[in-house]
Amino acid sequence: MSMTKKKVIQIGVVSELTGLSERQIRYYEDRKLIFPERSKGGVRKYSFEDIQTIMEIHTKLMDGFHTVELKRMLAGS
Amino acid sequence: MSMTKKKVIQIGVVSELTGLSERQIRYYEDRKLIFPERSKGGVRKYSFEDIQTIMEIHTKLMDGFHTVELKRMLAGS
DNA sequence: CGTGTAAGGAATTCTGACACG
DNA sequence: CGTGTAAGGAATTCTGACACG
Repeated sequence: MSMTKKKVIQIGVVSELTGLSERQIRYYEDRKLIFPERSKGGVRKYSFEDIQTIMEIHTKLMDGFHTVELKRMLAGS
Repeated sequence: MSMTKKKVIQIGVVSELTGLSERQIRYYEDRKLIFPERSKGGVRKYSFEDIQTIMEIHTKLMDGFHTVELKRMLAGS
């Protein structure tokens, strides 16, 4: 597996890199737009690809799309 | 900066990926062989390159080298 | 709908030290 | 020298809920 797909980054770092709040990041998961892994203790782990997706999601939301629509859009990638 | 150099991985994940103990990983830092970044709270963050280096260090140690010698060897990479 | 926040608990990490050999 | 471990504290993350609009 390429490094871009390795789920090794915790939410705090993702928040820093994307500039988004942890609340937003967790919400996108709730909406089935991203699928982080979990440590044994339940801590979320994201990949660099996830970070890319998260930023795309945010951009689309700013454009007026809803999460349900984004789910379809992301399905084709 | 390439993703391989982005310091975003915490010690627990590094431990899992390398199979080494956190104690060993912190010790290599103490010996000036690796240089993780820190979060505001003081939590260590490693890059994929750091993980590569850590595994090389461990291999060399198994070969009988000492950390002081490894410091010189790593300097030329 | 998408996001902010306060709340309490749990997982993770940190440092300095003692131990072994 | 390189690594294990127990100790206490601090940083980070988790969930479920209330709020707004």
